[in-house]
Amino acid sequence: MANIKEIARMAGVSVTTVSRVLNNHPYVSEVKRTAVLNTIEKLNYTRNMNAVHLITGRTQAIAVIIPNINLFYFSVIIEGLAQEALLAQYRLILCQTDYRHEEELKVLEMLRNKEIDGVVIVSTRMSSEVIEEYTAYGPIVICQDRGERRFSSVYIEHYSAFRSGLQYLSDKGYQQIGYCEGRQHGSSSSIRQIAFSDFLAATGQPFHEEWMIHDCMNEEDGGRVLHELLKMKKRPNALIITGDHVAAGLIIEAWKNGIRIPEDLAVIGFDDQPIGRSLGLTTIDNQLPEMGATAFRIIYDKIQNNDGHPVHRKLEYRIIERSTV
Amino acid sequence: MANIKEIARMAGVSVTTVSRVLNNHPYVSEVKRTAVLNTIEKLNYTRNMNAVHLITGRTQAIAVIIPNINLFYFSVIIEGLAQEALLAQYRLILCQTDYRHEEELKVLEMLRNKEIDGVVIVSTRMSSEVIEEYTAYGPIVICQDRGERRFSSVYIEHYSAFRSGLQYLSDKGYQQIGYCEGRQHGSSSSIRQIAFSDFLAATGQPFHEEWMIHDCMNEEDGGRVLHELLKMKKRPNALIITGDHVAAGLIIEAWKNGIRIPEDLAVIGFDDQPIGRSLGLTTIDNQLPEMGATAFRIIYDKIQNNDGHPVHRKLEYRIIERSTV
DNA sequence: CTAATTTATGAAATGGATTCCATAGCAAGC
DNA sequence: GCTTGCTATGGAATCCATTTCATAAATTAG
Repeated sequence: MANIKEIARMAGVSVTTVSRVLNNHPYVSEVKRTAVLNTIEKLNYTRNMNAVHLITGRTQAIAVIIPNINLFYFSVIIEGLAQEALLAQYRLILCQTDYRHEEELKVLEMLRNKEIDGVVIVSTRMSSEVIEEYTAYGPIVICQDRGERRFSSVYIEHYSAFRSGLQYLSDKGYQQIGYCEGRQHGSSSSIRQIAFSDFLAATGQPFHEEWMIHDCMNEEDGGRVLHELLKMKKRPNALIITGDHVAAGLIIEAWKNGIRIPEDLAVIGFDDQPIGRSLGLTTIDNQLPEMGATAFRIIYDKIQNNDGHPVHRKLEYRIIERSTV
Repeated sequence: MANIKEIARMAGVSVTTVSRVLNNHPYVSEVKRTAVLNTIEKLNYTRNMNAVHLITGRTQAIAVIIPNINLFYFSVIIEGLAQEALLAQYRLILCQTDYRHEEELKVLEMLRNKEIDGVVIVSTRMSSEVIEEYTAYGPIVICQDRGERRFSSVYIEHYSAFRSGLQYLSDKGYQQIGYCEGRQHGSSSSIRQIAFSDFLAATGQPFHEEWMIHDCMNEEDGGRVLHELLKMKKRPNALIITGDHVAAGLIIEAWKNGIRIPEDLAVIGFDDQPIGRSLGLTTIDNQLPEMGATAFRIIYDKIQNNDGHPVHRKLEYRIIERSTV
């Protein structure tokens, strides 16, 4: 396959001139420019981008650390991110890590290796210390609400969002509130757990261990939750559920079992997913696509300006009132 | 930042020896190996992968052309693909193209540029001719059922799958069958449209233009479809719907409007999505994760064996009987 | 004890572009 | 007429690791 040297030889110019043409640099006469262009055409030449990456030290690619793509929460973030990346002509390297530490580390190593220009961490179990180590090698943005200021982040305040969901239920008169969450030990889960018990304490309600239900990831889990509720002696009259998919599964199962919503059981979800819209689910919108887009913009900015200072962007949540509360 | 030369100098060996250590090649004495390893540690050295990519001509990365990540159909394929890629230690470059021709082409150009070792095309509007041109530069696999044999593919026979769905409805006694599809001009849509009219012709049923409903992508579209049906003078008593999400939206809206399923309206979906499981939706499973995984395996195989011959893998669909038919 | 392997090591070529630096022609300014 | 500045052009260094080839020492085979 042809290279720049051969083009230069055939067009009767120096490699420098070919490079100038390739990169639209000034100071090339029209005659030589067309000569080069013709030769490129004739030899069906393209740049070997690996050589470009080597010499420039940039790859126009960023990696995304994500446990699993096929979860609405994540795929929406990615979608927003991908859109921005496309606009900026950046490549997106998708690293589905399933929270495995070695895999997550490997991605950060890519930054050190110069394979990528930056990293967006959508969700991880890595400690802040580990991540911080790698900030020396390039920009890193995390989409989690750690109290952390050592590296850049985009986040919604889970504590506050969750609390306002609880407050909303409370204002509507629901006093027995249960909580369904995703991964029990996720970083945002623990924040919400605190928000939950703080709220109970503040409003003088007792804490029922069994009203806090873990590992609800999809519609089927939501259905399972309903049956767990039905088995309880004392049942909550409202549920706050992280993830509209889960809420949807629960609502459907409720319909099947003659449980009226919201009369027998009020439900508020998170994330404003399409299925929730169909069901008239009241939910808290977390602006997920915006989250991905913002994460990319931060990274991009840092790459352009070679700026190492951490940046933090808080996104606003909002309650979308529909008919399940 | 340190490079291999510096390591060599400090460890008192040649660069060749350092490279040998780095790549676990034989014929390095234990003494020198540890000297090199220590120096690497001391200087906090890592390879510049761009140099590796340049000299080896491989990047251990493949690109995926996909219109949109945030569609269940696509994200499930990607998930299967990503899992296999992880196992093989391959990077996945996600290219959300939104069917834009320039973007799709750009990805194929990456293959020519040697930025990637192969391409998986999940869905595209590019012509087979354009794609074929690029097979010269590396392995390409397409996840569509074109009648095309010039480049590799993984596919389910949409014609046959769709027809067996219709047959299933027909066997259950439904004679007025309507059809909801996604993009009207998608490659699989046109195959299904033919299957649909072939089936009507074969069973001597008339073709109702209005029973063929286009552009159904999500739950809300499904809801909209129900209302369209309600407005019709003569209604179908069964629907075949490409995509369980759409079917779900329709079913939910049917419940709200007192339409009994399947008594008033039978529904069969496609893709076996979680929401369908909750609703008891009868559906045709298209083995999407397997599709992604297989696509990767084909590419991987071709990269390893430098094999340019097109390979074709047909995946089997199956009907999952639940309670909406 | 010699011939054939095997082990160990390094010099140099290779992959393919970008960019700094040097040089030269030519026009404008004073 | 002389300096300054702009346009054009190319040589050579640079980015960094892999791999081929050559050579030498140490074993093993016969």
